[in-house]
Amino acid sequence: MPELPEVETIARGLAKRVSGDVIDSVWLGQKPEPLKSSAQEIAAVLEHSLIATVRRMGKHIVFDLEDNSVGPARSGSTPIRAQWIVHLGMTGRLQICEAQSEVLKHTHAIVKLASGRELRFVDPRRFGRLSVARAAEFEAGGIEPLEADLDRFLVLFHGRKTPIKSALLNQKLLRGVGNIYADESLFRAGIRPRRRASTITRDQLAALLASVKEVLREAIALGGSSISDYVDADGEEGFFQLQHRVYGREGEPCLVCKTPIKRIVIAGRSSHYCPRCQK
DNA sequence: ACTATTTCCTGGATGC
DNA sequence: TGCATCCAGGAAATAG
Repeated sequence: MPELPEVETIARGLAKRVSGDVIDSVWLGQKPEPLKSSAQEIAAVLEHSLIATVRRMGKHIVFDLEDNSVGPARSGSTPIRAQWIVHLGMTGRLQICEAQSEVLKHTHAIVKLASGRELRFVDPRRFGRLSVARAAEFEAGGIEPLEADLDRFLVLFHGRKTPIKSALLNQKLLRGVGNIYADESLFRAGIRPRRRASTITRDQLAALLASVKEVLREAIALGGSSISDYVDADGEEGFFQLQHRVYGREGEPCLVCKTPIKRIVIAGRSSHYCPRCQK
């Protein structure tokens, strides 16, 4: 499940491979579900655009596009800028392959590149989303955790009665943290996932911010090496190997105190914690 | 203005 | 072996 570190890794891989390439044409599947913008709008924005850069915003992959349809640099003209935004959801993948490669099941979009390759969006569960933004810069919501300072972090939770776990997952507050990294961060900070956000002390929140950054940085470092080829061909090959300390370890001994890890459900999400280490 | 719950979707795991 | 059921999860929609 791609969260911030996976999306970061994927965006870097894409940037390396497709920056500078030009989109010749776009095919979009008949199922409209994965499209946030209309198919016509997406095609209109993408076709004949040059991919300037690819970057991550929260859990979104953003392709920065420049208008290439007028041909080589007319002097004095400013390139029209737009963005193609991809959210991978749970099972979405962006695949770079040769045009003759077999089209996998659940392929919802095929972008033909001037280099002869294709960029394909494959997503069995269809939680992923494709959209475009013109003129205005795509707005992703909350703050980037890796760029947050303590003051901006504290404000997010001020007066919130919701469990801290839910607040961490709220993309309008903090963008990019998903279920796995929320649990792992809370464990490292010694905070129970059900604690009401507003009841957590400044010191504890400082520890939490440090934990969030630490976990994300570790995962990016590890993920970078293990899924660097994720966007190629069939990709997948088992996500990052960040060793989870609580996530998915229900009933197993806490790595610190040996107490069995508990699993509870918060807002429909399974949440794992050590009842002894986390208060 | 918030917060909690439901919904979308399919493949893989589980159970009888 | 086959079939039904449950579960995973991000974020939008809905309900309270």
